[in-house]
Amino acid sequence: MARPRSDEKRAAILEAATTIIVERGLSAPTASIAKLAGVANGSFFTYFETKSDLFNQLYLELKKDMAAAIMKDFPVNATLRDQTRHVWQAGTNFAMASPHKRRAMVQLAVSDEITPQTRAAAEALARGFGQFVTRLREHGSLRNVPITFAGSIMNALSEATIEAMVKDPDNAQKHCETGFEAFWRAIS
Amino acid sequence: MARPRSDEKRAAILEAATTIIVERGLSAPTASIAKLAGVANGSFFTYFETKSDLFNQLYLELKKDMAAAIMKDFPVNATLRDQTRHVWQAGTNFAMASPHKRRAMVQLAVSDEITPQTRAAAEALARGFGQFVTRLREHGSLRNVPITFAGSIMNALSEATIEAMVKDPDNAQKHCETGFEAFWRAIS
Amino acid sequence: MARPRSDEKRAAILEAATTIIVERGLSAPTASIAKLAGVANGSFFTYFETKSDLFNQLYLELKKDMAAAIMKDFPVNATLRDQTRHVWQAGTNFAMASPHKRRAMVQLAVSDEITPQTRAAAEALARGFGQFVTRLREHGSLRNVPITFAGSIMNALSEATIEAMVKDPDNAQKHCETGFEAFWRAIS
Amino acid sequence: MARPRSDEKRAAILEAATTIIVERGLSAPTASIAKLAGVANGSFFTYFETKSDLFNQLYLELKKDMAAAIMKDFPVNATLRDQTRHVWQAGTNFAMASPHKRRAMVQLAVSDEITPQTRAAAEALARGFGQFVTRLREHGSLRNVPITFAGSIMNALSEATIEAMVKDPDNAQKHCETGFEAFWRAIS
DNA sequence: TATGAATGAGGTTTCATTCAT
DNA sequence: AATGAATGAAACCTCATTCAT
Repeated sequence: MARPRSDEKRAAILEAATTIIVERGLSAPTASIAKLAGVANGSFFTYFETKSDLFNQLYLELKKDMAAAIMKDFPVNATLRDQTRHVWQAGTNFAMASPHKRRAMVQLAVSDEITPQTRAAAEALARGFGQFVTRLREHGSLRNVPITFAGSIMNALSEATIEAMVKDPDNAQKHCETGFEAFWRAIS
Repeated sequence: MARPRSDEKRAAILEAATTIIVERGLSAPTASIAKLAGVANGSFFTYFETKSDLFNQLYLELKKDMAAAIMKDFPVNATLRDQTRHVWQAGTNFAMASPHKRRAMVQLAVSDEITPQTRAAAEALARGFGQFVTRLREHGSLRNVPITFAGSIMNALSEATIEAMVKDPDNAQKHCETGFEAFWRAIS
Repeated sequence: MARPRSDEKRAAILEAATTIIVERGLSAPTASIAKLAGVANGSFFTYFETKSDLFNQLYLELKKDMAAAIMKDFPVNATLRDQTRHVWQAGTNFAMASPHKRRAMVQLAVSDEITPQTRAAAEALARGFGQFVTRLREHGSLRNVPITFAGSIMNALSEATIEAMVKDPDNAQKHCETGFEAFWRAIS
Repeated sequence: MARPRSDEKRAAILEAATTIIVERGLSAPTASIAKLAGVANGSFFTYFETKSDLFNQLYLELKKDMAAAIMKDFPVNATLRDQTRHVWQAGTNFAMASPHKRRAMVQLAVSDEITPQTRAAAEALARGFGQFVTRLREHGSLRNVPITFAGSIMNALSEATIEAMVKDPDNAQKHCETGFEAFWRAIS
């Protein structure tokens, strides 16, 4: 019967946090996040129990964002190479389009604020890709290697690729291709 | 602010910092570092002007450590593949032998405490490898790509490899090989 | 700020406050009181202007409760000793039956939340005993002493008595007698 | 070799706390205590781990003060009545001379900040009176009653007495006598 | 009127850095 | 140079109170 909790405000805080994290690090005051989000200092805690809680929720949200971007228009019936190509392209596109989100994700990922539960939930998002992951695993050199290794390699290589794309945006697409080819060879 | 007498204390602080960073993050109090190093609270600032200063010096020191480990017994006259092989093996050996150092390096690398100057100095260490880097650049797919991209790819792949080795130490050597083969294919 | 409709809610808040004060002290949040009373956060302030206001009203209410308990069946025509005896017994009975109320009263009494007006109103309740107080004052050693001193002595001794009764409930009635005899001797 | 911790500062903080507690209650900010003590905000925590810690130490200190005042010139060889008389007089004198200390003690005693350990330590101070307590217990009506009851009665009556003395200082000594006589009769 | 979200002042405690010894 | 007490600026979070619904 009272004013309902506002999804917009929650979103505003999350977005403000993304920006602040990139620009001032995880140790930036909650007050700065609240201010940028346009809410009162204390309202932060109406939407997130603690600062840590915000970090965890934000991390998941960002991961979901990216997963959604990658799943969009996923070519279900294409060859494994083309599917991988799509994932690679969509992933790098996302990172180029939302550089703040990507950098915040990295900051959060290496911090000790993210709980094992949150990390598990983030990994679980990969299940959305269904068969793709399974097929990729059975491909070439990944066959005899733990899944996480495969994931890490892909992640690591695409990180490097994105880094190159960001630093040299004029040749972004070229770097994207090069990166993909390197990755594809790596896992062949 | 005269030159402090004891190099041992400086080293003790650096080592303590490495441990503390891994166990409690970059936001751990300087006092905790001093305590672990066995020096007084205030002595920290006799050896390092600020906390940030310590971080930067430590980062460089760690990078130097690793560079030295890699350069040790470098096969000057071997084939490029064997040289690369040596670098790969020495790098992963170092990481396995000094897990604290590696993790601290990662923490520091992603933080915003490390200045561009420090990062530049760290990259400059690669020059110690002289011709090796040059030859690697001219090899295969790396020919048309910025050096940093090559470095990133190597770094990224070896990170992933080390991660796998650490998580599954029984098959460490196998993961090391697999990682190297993947890398070599990637840059071919 | 019109007269609120529900007396039940007011009573619920007062009762909840009594419990909360005993269990968590005067600094417990108003929200905790509201919650225990089963009303919303903000409704607290429909019934009481401020937290202090609640404390003052509660204090008076508790004093009234106790006064009522003591006046019940007061032996109007008995000897002074028997009347005193009745007051003593009824007072300790009340405290034993409503330990929360007694403890909340103590907490409130020593706090600086209770205004002089409230304290005066509480003292005024004694007037309900009419002649009894007058007669008591003229008795024995109290003759040459300010009334408040007499009241304090009685209060102090009965506090001590109740404390003993609460701590050792098996011998409660015995402690009650002993306390009364001590009191009676004290004022003789 | 560094600046030693200063007993004066500790004492200054304790004294400031006494004043602040009386004037603004236990919920007064630690900053206000530090300010009145003439030390920096943070120095408070060099001398006391937490606010609660201060409260507990202060409580004990005050109790010790009073115990010392009462033990001073205690007539070891006097009659029980004269010894009691001495205790009564010294106690009320102390309260009259240090009203702040007394009021702070009361505030602390009823608060839930004082731990059972501290309360126990405070009670243990009574042991300093050696035989006196034992003899008092064996006297008159206290014989068949728990010690704590005897203590409470004395405490309660002297509280009431002091209250009267404070409110009417011109007749302080008279109230003191009256109170003592009432007490003596009560325990006879 | 009842609700509970919104507000923002304020509190305790931490900690990088300085400074007396 | 070494020590550790002193400093005071923040930081996170709480909570009385207000206000939109």
